Amino acid sequence: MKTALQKSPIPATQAFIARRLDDPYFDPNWHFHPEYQLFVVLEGTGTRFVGDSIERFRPGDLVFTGPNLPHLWRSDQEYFVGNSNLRARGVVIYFHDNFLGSALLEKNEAFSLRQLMTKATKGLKILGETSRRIRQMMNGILGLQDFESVIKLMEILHLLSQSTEYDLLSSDGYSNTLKRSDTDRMNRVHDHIMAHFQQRIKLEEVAALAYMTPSSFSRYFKSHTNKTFSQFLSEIRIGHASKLLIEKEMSVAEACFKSGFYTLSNFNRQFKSIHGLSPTEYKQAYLQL
DNA sequence: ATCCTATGTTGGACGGTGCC
DNA sequence: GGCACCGTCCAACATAGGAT
Repeated sequence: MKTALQKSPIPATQAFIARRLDDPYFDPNWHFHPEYQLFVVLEGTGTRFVGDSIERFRPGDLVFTGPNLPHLWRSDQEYFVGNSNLRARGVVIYFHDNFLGSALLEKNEAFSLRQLMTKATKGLKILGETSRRIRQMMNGILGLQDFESVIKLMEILHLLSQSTEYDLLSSDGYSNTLKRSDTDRMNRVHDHIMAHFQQRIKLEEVAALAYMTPSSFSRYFKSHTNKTFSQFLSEIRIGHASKLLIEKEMSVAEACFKSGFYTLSNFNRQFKSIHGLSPTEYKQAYLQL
């Protein structure tokens, strides 16, 4: 499936693109492109990969990514079932860094905007009131035409550049080392892990998908994701378990065994190392919100 | 919660291959 | 030749799962 999320064909005659997505699931391909991207999820749940960040996404999730930052909004597995009625809906805006023209961007008045664009190279998750306002404005921009839509995008970027309500997604140490030719291989790996993380997955079988030996693949994977294979797998499993604990109100043991863990002791250990809380504490903290 | 241990994973050192 | 990429070997380390 090719959707607007994968390609970003901004026609040479246009300053930017804003479009609504409404599909059975979001584009399942890990990829990157030279455009900035502002993406809000309106409907759907899954796991969001941005650089070396792995987090769950749900409606309202608003993320701003910079040029060539690899990303993927992977819908949950139930979205890929043939007769599923589930929908993945969102609004995405793409623009180039020269969208305002370098003449303006280099001036003092655009200082905070330049800072924003630098931060976006790590990926920004927009939070709180800023997120709520930007989501409204993104919805609004779809109904605008001509220069009015450009003004609205400038308003959005201005609001983003003035806000402190954000989290940086990728870690300081992350930089994209992927080449275009790597994305097919990494997508096979991603697909396999996302389809099978609830069972045992061995490095060896994933390495085979990449046509590499386990040793080479281990190094290759770490160099491109900034995580070891085990860390990566563990974060996906814990993300899934967190969802089960909160959204399905499952018991800790149930969530553990349905997320690819085979012992509670290991599950508790991994959970705490990622969330800083035990599964029970995490569940209680959420229910008190 | 903590410890123990078999097993799996990681990454350094080094070498081979293909490409520019 | 220089470089990128990957394989092999192997020691060190990390982890999973079981025992207490």
